[in-house]
Amino acid sequence: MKPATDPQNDTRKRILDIAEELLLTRGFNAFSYQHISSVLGVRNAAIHYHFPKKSDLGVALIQRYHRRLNRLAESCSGEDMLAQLERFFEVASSYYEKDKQVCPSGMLSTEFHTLPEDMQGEAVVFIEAMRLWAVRIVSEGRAQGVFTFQGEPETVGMLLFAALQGALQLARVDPVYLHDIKKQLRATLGVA
Amino acid sequence: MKPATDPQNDTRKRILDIAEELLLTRGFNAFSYQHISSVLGVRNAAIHYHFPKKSDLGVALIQRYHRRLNRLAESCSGEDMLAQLERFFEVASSYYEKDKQVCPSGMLSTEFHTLPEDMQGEAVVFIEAMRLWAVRIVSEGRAQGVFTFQGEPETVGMLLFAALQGALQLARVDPVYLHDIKKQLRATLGVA
DNA sequence: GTCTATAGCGGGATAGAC
DNA sequence: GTCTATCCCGCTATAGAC
Repeated sequence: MKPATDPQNDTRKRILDIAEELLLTRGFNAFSYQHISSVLGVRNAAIHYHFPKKSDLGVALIQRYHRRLNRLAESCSGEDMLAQLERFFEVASSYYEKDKQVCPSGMLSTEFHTLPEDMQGEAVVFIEAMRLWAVRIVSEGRAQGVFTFQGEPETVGMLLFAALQGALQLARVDPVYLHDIKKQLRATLGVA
Repeated sequence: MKPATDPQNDTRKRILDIAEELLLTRGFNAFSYQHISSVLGVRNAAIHYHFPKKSDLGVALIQRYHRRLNRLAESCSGEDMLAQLERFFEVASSYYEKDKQVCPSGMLSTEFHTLPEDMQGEAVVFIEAMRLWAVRIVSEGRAQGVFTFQGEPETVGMLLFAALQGALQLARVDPVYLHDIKKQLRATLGVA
């Protein structure tokens, strides 16, 4: 068990936190080590000590998203399916409320062609995990009779995932998208 | 009436065509005047003659998308609503088939925070026009009894728009998204 | 309308002192 | 683990010849 404050990894964690904010607001190509170091109050080279190449930082960010996703999906697996759907929505909403961020999958897939190869590999498996979470919620929800809809659980899960990703991006232009699409997804799933 | 080949504007048009390809594959921040000039076989400065600032090029691209959208939406306004829905799908599919491009609204909204101000303004009105087209199709389709669904036409139109935008992006990671989400959207609209 | 040449900046990355 | 200093690159943009 590690202590609550770990001096060894404190800087590394703060770099990741700042980089995450920059990734989800500006994108991977549009932020620099200078942005991080100026916020952190250190010099450029200090960031390179923790993450020699920028793609190392990118890979670490995606892996952290992936671990968080696994933890969240597992932690709410005992709740009823309506609550789990709202958890899924809350993930999206929490991004928007923090400086109109988009979701990681939306930024990574949009920038995909310009990402370093090691980041592309991590992005693929992370996005696949997101899809599986959405499909599981929809699938179990229908099996329990909580959701009713036209079509297959697999494709409805993908619709849920893709629509929220699009909604988060379009919310930057008009905030109405996020609320209205969540509402419509509930209607499409036959709840409320 | 202009001649079929207009030497005056030929270079300008070819710049726009190459820039469009680059915008929808790499994004606005990730392509440069060098990319365009090397493909075109001219020098960097020649591009600056036609578009002094990069944001001038970006604004011209968005305005061209907007004009195309207006033309397309008007040209198929006489068709039956099922055909108009397929036209909407075809726009998305044609982007994907050309080097896995995303739709302009998806790229512009994702990069929104980093775009020059004049491009942001053009992006807002273009994206609003896209939304209105989607809502019109869904709205008229239900009025004619062709579509049946839970919820309001306005929010279903937004779902249609946002889901296809997300699907095009996610299709870069797994091509199954585009086909499956089109299929699910048809099911959600109660057709087939 | 396109060229050469260059200014000027910001980016990622490294070497070596402390 | 952070610093200073520096390299090299690619980018936007401009000046002036042709």
